[in-house]
Amino acid sequence: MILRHMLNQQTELDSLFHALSDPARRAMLERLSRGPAPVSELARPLPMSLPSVMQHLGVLENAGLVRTQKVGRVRTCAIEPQALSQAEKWIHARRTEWEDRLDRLGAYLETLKPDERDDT
Amino acid sequence: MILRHMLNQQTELDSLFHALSDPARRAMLERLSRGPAPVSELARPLPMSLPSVMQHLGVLENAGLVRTQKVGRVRTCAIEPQALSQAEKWIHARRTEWEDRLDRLGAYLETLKPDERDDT
DNA sequence: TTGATACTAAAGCTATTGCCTAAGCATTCG
DNA sequence: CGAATGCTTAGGCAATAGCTTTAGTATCAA
Repeated sequence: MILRHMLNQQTELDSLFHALSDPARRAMLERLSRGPAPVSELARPLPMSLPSVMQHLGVLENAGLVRTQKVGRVRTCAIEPQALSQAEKWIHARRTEWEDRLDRLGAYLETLKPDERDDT
Repeated sequence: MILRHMLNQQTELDSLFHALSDPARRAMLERLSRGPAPVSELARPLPMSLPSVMQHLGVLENAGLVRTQKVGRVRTCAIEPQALSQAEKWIHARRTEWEDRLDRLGAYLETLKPDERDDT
């Protein structure tokens, strides 16, 4: 089935957009876009337990949005901007497809003579 | 609490990214970015029942990504590109924040004399 | 008016998500 | 060594997501 093709390629976008759909995870990314941080610093402003923060971190890592590394007892997290641009590309493609279509439609309407138009 | 502020403003992004996180919904948007379509045409390529498609459509409408209008017995759907650009903005902001930071860091390291550097 | 078309509404079922607490490592500090 | 720090594991629990089937309602076509 044709859908199989789509679904396979899109698993990556699934996890990307899913990761971005939670305010706690976006807050973590916002913090990390200003520089790397240990887990406990990501957790500090969030109104939830540390295990919950770890789960969110797991979702971000799984989506490829964050890379982490443990040194001693501290796990340091850093954003992975390439993953973000995947999502950006998809969104941008949809927007421009739509806008190009409108442009073509407008240009086409321009070519019509007034009595051929359908814009009553 | 500071988080309240963030969470209130971000409910919009929540529903936006959540809507984008499903392959069926993205397929619907891809179709709609090439022009408006009735529900049944959105449903045709999808491997699920019509009620399921309607639910996905509800999610897209709720996120402001799609506007629909019923005429006779046909409901016509159209994409709403403004909603998409909200999401695009957030992602772009994170990417540029991170890249600007790296630029500043690089510039700072340039100003250091060789024996002050920490790049062993 | 009868039948087909295009949705819509209702209810239910399973899996996933997002949270929690409690307990368990390792490291580092005193 | 013993205690504090920073994460990690395990388990459980309520809410939501995504799907289904069944049974409508409203148009439109013949």
